[in-house]
Amino acid sequence: MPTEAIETILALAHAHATIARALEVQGLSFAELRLLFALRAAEPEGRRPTELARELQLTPSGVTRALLPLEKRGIVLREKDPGDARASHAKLTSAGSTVVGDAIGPAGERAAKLLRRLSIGQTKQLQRLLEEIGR
Amino acid sequence: MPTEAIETILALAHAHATIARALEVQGLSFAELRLLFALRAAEPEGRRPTELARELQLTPSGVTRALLPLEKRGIVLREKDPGDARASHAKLTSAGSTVVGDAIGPAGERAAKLLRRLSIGQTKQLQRLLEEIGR
DNA sequence: GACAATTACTTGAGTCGTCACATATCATCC
DNA sequence: GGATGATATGTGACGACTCAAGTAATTGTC
Repeated sequence: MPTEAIETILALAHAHATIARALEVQGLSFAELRLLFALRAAEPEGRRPTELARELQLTPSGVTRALLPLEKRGIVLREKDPGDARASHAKLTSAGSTVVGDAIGPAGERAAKLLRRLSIGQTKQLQRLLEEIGR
Repeated sequence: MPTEAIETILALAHAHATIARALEVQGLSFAELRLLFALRAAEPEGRRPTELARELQLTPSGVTRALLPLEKRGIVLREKDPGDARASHAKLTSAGSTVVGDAIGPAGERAAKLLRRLSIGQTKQLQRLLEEIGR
C-alpha cells in the first residue's frame, strides 16, 4: 500500500520542520549549522562547493549563496585550488572553528531535547533507518 | 553524548532534503502536497488556516502565502466562517479533489521508492519514531 | 457596555533556496 | 593544437518561508 509510504514521508517532513525550527543556535540557522558541521568534518583541507552540494543535498548555486554570508562574517574562507582554476576549497577560519565549537554544546542539548522521548537504542535505530533513505 | 543526537538530527535533515526533492508531482511541490493532503483529511468542512499552520509547522503567514497560488489555480477555496468574522475555512474545490486524487498514485510510488530499502515493519517503526519527535 | 487583552489573519521586507543560464577552465580526440 | 564536451562555479529572476507589524473581530472583566 503506497499510502503508508506517504504517511511515513509526511511524518518525516513534520519532524524535520520541528527540528529546523528548534535548532537555531548563536545566530546560526539550522542550514548554516549543517554546512559548518560538514566543513568541520572536512578539516583541514576543506571541501569543494560541489562536494558540499552533494553532501548537503543542495544545488551548487545554493552552496554559493550559503557560503557568501558566512565568508562575510569571517567564519568561512575560500581558497583557489592550485591544480584546477575552476575549483575552490571552502574552509573554516580559526574564528569559524571557534564558532562551531561553541555551537556544538547548545545544539547538542536542543537535539537531545527533541529526541528526549526516544531511548538511546531507538535514537540509533532511527538514525540507521534514516540513513537508508538517502542511498 | 549529545553529539549522537546531532548526528541523528543531521541524518533526518539529509533524508528530508532527499524526499522533498523527489516528491514533486504534477506541478505540485512537496510543500503544496503536504497542504493538500491536510485539506483532504479535513474534508468536508475544511480547515482554518491557523489549524493548518499548527499541523504543517508553518507560521500563519506562511499558510496565507501557500494558499494564495492554490486559490488562483482553483484547487483551493476559502469560505468565511459564519460564526467568526475573523476566521475562514480552506477547502479543496472539486477540481482540487481530483488533483489530489491524481497525485496520490505517483506520490505513493515515489515515496515507496525512497523507502525501498526498508521492510514494511521498518517503515512503520520509522514512522512511529518520527512521530515521537514532534510531540 | 466600554476597554483591554486575545485571536485570526494579512502584509512588507528580508532570507534561503531553486532553476535556467552564463562563464571559465579542463579533458579528449582527431 | 583547435573543436567539443564535460565540470566547477556564479548570477538574475523568482518561489517559499520567516519575522515584525498591522488590521479586524472577539472575549473577558469590571
